[in-house]
Amino acid sequence: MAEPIGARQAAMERNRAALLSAASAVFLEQGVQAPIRDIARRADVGVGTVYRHFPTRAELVTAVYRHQLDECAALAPTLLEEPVAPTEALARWIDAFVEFLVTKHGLGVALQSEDPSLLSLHTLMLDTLVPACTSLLDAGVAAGEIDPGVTAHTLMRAVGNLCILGPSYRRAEAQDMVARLLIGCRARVDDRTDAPLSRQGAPQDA
Amino acid sequence: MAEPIGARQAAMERNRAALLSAASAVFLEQGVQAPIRDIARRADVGVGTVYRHFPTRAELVTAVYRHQLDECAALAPTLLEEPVAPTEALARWIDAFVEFLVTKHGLGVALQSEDPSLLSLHTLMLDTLVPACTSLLDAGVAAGEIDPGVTAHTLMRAVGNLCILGPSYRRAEAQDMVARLLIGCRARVDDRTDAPLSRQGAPQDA
Amino acid sequence: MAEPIGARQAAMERNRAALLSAASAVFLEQGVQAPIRDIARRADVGVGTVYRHFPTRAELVTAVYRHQLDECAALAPTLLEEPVAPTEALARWIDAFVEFLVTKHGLGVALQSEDPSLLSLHTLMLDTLVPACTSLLDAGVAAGEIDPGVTAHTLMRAVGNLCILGPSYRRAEAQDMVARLLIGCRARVDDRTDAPLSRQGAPQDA
Amino acid sequence: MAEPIGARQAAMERNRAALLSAASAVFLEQGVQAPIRDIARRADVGVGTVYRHFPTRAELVTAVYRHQLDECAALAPTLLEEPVAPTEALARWIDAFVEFLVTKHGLGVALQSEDPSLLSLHTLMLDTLVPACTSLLDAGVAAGEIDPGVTAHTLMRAVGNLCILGPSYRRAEAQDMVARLLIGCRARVDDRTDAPLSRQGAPQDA
DNA sequence: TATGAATGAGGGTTCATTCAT
DNA sequence: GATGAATGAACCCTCATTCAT
Repeated sequence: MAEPIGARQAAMERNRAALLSAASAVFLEQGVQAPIRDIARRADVGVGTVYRHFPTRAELVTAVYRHQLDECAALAPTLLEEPVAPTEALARWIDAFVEFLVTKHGLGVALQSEDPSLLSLHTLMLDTLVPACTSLLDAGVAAGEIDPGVTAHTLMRAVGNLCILGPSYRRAEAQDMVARLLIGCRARVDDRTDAPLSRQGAPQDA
Repeated sequence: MAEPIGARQAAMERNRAALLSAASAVFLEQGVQAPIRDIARRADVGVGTVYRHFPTRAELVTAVYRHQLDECAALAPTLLEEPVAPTEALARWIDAFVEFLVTKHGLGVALQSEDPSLLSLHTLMLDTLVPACTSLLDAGVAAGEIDPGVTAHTLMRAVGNLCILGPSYRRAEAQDMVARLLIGCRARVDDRTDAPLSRQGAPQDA
Repeated sequence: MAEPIGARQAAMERNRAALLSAASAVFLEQGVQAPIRDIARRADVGVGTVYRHFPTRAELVTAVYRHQLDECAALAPTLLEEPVAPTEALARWIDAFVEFLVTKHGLGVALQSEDPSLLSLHTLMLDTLVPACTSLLDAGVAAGEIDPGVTAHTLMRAVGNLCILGPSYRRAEAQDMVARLLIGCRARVDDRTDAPLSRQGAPQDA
Repeated sequence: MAEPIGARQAAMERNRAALLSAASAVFLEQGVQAPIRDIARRADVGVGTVYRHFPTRAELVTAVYRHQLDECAALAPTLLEEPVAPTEALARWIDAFVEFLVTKHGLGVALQSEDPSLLSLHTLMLDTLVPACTSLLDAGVAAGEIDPGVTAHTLMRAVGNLCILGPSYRRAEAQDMVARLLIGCRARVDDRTDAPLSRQGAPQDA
């Protein structure tokens, strides 16, 4: 009698995995607002099963991206141990973050939505990634390469927004803009001197 | 005979203005996808009146923002004539653009949406503002203060994205991020040297 | 002061004529259920003017076809005076009626509809044409060429129905079916003997 | 385990049947263009249920009449095997067809409509009944009792039209007109000689 | 547990009809 | 009279969500 229970649990787990996979694919195609029924159909389960595993859309969205978020977060300590400058480590981490965002069509939208059903995703993302990003920013600040005025939360939100793609704003443009934003994070932001390119980044000269 | 007609036209114009005002308010609260009925109710008219004045949602959205877009575009030549550095002129113009964007909650969303009903807004915005932004960028490039690799379209799209606000990412954060992005537009983007703050912006030294 | 009044009346008459013309064209294209606004636009008047001249759709429909109905009715006495057999006179009159019906796309539909808004058209049509048709039928009956059991009302209704065209049932098919119906009106209808073609129409032989 | 599923299926089947019944009744009262909502209310279900069972109006209309169409079609071979003259067999079959049509108020209208949503019904009806009708016509032609110029399609269309009833054109009138049309199908149609009743059907005498 | 049928609120759109000018 | 803007009822259709089996 133990076996059937185990089998049932296994079946449940399989359903859950199928749902995550299906949701990931559907989100990619239609965005995170895709009809629940489409996800259920893709996973070959009934809609009730979706609701049982993920009572709210937010929980499903959250679950879909949790694994990748964890991986992204785990990248930070690795980078910090490598023999590169803190700015370079930060840049590489942001690269990974951007890669994650632009690959997950619709996630950028999800992040900027005030839809309460997506609030938990928002929270998860920040809870997971902010510490990672903070550790990299702190290293940069300590090395005098990053303006202490930049917070991980704001930076990530900004990068998230910059990764909302469109018809004439694709991955390459987003990557370029993110890179420029990072450059801007090195300097103090109130620096608007009309210095030529050779001096732009040297406000401390004043 | 002229008076009555004038009165009719005036009433219609008032209605149209009320609709634009109502739509603006509703877009602010609910985004540009708000139900047409809500806008009609807010303007205290029947839904048919909305459809009469603005047969499609795109036309309404477009009309709501057209005036402000025109004002924003008109600012560019004014700034170029002032005795400030091109970078400063660009910064001020972007300030105005940001002000416009963060005041119009939902416009950022509208800009990034691929929804065909918003395509005309997209087009209008780019047609109106890209030339203005380009003139400022060109002046900056001519002065050696802006990287020629930055296009007006991409920059505006990025700024538009950065102005999509959220619960913990308000106007101040957006403004800061935009300022840093502009700083990053001064340098060539492949600059990722681990230079200290004093040299960050001087890749040409190499 | 008499002139302006005359002018106004003339203008009204012109409007009325324009409306009839426009309605006729629109009914032909879209059927008698076409939007009132389409008719107003075609006539280049406001919708209010349509309602002033023709308070109900039925009155408009009726007016549109009245003239042609009158012409059709007037044909009957003319035909009766010609030196042809009564059956032939009837056939020619029905020809004219069919011509009228198939030319007025949508009229067949109008005739069969129980829509109360079209009741008056129904009434008009019968009031106008039934006497004409009756006179021809009576002549046929008197000559022993038409079954007395056939009433004008029923026959006209049937012919009207047979003239409701469709994608694969065009004018030629309708004309053929009407011709066969008329043939059937010569005989007593309970004639279902299995007589060969040579005897089919001669039940009185029995 | 089989029982519950069976119960579910049974409930669904009952729902479907209720919908067909409700639709049949509503079509009878309001025609096949009746609001979906009315049908849902009549069946005591939500509109969604209607759409689930019959995604398009055409499918609902089609389903409502399919069974009766099949019965009607199946009658043809039966009649052909009976020891009656082909003309009589045809007449009996047309009787059944007329019975079907006049019982289903609104079906006649449906048949003549060019509304694309009713195209499938049109197609179904012709696909189902034309072969049946053709077999009877062919037998009649072979026996020299039916003019070869009559096609099943045209005849059925004509009979369908003749069965569009109205306030003063009821079932009896329609039946009479159909009977006369059938008589007319025995003769060659170009027969318009002014022959007396005793010779009307014998054009071949000429 | 899983299922998916049923529900019904919600949002889009059309058009007959009224009425102030 | 003529106008046509405004109204709002009425339809269409889509899905999020529930719940009996």
